[in-house]
Amino acid sequence: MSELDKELIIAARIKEARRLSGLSQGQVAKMLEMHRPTISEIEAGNRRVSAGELMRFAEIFDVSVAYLAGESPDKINPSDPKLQLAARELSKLSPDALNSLMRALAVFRKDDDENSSGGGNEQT
Amino acid sequence: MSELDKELIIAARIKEARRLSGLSQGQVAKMLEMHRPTISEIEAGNRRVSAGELMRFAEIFDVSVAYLAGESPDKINPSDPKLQLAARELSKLSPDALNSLMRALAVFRKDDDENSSGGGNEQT
DNA sequence: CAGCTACGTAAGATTATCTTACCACTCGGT
DNA sequence: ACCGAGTGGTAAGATAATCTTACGTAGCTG
Repeated sequence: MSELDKELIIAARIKEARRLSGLSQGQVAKMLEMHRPTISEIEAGNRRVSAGELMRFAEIFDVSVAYLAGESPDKINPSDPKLQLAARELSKLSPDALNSLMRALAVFRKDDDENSSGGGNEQT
Repeated sequence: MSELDKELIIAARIKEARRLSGLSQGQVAKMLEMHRPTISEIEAGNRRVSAGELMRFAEIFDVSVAYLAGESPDKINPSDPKLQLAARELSKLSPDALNSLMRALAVFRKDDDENSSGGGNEQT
């Protein structure tokens, strides 16, 4: 895999993680003390991110750098990065909302079991 | 921790990993198709490494990017036991279902989070 | 429609990186 | 001691990337 490919994957992961975090480019830009167009270009793959920037992205999205880097599964953290994002979202819900969600999840899980698709994240 | 600190840590880790791999700067430079002074500057912390470069370093040193980044092993340890329970449920979902749920959660949060830093996007 | 937010993109100013070159240091062999 | 090869640090001009500001579009709301 070429380095350009890696950068493009990272760009896509950043965009995905930002969206799943419910943050706008402008909010991210402010958090990272960057200009909004910079975020736009990064996500478009037109601008590279430094390693330090990658870590900052991982911080504000609360995911591992390995996830943003699209590293192979056997090297990354035990928990699914998407779960990290999910947990972050969950922590913002009220207890009541969380309980409701838990019940809803039970239904989801039942549907899922019948199709039997085992976990993991989709790697490229 | 500032971003400069992160970059310096990464620089030190790269230097350490290279030495432990028994490679010279020249060898690394050749493998990564860089010039030797570039490696020298990177290890000195005078030159930043892009995210893609970081992954290439991790490859040739056979270490994880998390190691080069000095990342702590498990990032997600919610104190709330309810979150742990929820995370267990989430882990049983298919990736698609999880994605759908995440988008739904983002909408939820937007509804009861409307007041926070939503404004002030564009420049002065 | 008017106003707002989000996002993409262009262009000149600014800054970082690249490339070549030169320097000092170390180590074995002669 | 001298030499040659190997390693690593650094300087300087040319080159390339990024930053910063500004403008344009699209969606959504009252």
